[in-house]
Amino acid sequence: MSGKVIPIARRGPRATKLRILDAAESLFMEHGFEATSLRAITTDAGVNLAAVNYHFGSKEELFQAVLTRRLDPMNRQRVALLTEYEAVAAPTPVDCEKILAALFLPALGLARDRTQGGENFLRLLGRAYADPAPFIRQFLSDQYAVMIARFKAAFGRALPWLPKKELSWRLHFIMGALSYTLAATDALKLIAELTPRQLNDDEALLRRLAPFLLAGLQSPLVDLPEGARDGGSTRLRKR
Amino acid sequence: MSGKVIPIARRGPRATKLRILDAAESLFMEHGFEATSLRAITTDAGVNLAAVNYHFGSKEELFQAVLTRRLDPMNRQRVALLTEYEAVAAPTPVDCEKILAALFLPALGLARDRTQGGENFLRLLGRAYADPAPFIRQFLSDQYAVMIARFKAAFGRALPWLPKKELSWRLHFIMGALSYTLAATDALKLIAELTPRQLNDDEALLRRLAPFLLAGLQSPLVDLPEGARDGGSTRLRKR
DNA sequence: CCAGAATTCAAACGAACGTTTAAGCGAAAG
DNA sequence: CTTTCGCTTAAACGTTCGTTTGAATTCTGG
Repeated sequence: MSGKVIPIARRGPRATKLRILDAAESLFMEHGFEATSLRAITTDAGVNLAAVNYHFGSKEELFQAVLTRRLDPMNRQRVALLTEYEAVAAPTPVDCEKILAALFLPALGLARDRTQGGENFLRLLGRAYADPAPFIRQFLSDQYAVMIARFKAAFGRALPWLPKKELSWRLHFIMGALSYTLAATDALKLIAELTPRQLNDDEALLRRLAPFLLAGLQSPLVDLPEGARDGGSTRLRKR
Repeated sequence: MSGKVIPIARRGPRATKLRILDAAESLFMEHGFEATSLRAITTDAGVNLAAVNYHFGSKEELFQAVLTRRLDPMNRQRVALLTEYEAVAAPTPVDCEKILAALFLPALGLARDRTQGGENFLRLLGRAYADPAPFIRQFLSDQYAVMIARFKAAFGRALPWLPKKELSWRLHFIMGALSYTLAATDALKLIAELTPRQLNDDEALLRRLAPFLLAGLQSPLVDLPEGARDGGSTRLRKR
């Protein structure tokens, strides 16, 4: 919490914390949280096994530190970018395309920043979305709450004719397609018949994704044929 | 593969295999593959620990059996439904809405079939998509290959103006939003400000999702401003 | 009814896990 | 030089994991 510059070198003997974070990020991304052992992390980082518990307290806290390191700046950047767009457009509301850009560009920047090793991080993040561990879910909720609320308000102004509940659904689908796409695994590369090279190009990926989601977001509201009430007991099934 | 009816009772003393499958499905869905122990499964099923290895061989084979039991019939039903729609519409190609219905209705039926306990299965499936374990990825590829190829061909006929590569992307996004939505965790319920009750209603969920994806699927092709070639080396980042 | 196959059972195996401990180390402060 | 403190290290802790074993039990066909 002090304002002093912490003299941690990247290759000096004091780089233990950073080495652990980098190795953990890479291994968590590759195998997931449960399937990654502290011994694999510390071996990969070239540090002692006990260093993780000394510097981070526990495996769970290490995982949260790995996420926080990149996620916190990224979400901060998203909000800042949205604020900037709003200032430029004022008093007119920002349109959906710009809002989506504010959502995607920081993620894209993270994906391209090879100097920070952030290339793998988005996959780890996408995977964390689907992890059932309570501490992960709680952590993501806390991290995202402010940013999502901010963007939902912006979308609400850009799409005033859309009911709030419908907007919640569509935002949910957007976050889904985004995180799933970023977490893309080998299995589904095969399904889509896309080469690994193409799917690893995060820039091209996000540029394809944005128009797709934009169309869904702006699609007209359809009146559901039946069971539109929340507890709809009607049947849709065949036979 | 034989046509004989297998005389396995659900509550008799011979129900061991079924009890294991049901308990495993529920626990795998709740905690994931790695975080679910065989002891938890056998305790929950009320059978001996060794029964899993006796009947299924290993934990991995049990997981595959859990998936196969529901996934195989569902994908078969999807293809059958698409074939039926094509026969009705012939020689006109089936439109996108019908194709999406053939993709979604069997999943919806599985979600509503409480008698089979299939209500939880879709969440397990959505989670399996994001699992990094090689045996899971390979298994899903094998299971989905035929069905996806069939549907991609149908979409190609419905959207003849869309380049094949772009269609592959959009199919990828659709599978992403679908699986993510089905795997919805508590963390993101909070984000979307949707009550658990609403997100647990798979029917309402899929009925909201379909129009959203339909709009994205049918959206006009935008010419990417730069880097549209597959190996695009252009820069998009700010600063 | 009885031989033989199929299934269940309690018990144990070795390995791997996250975490803790206490001694050892090097540099900065007194 | 001595003390102190941040950090590293090797070793061990207790627990849990998936799997295996061999005897007991139940089912099945002649």
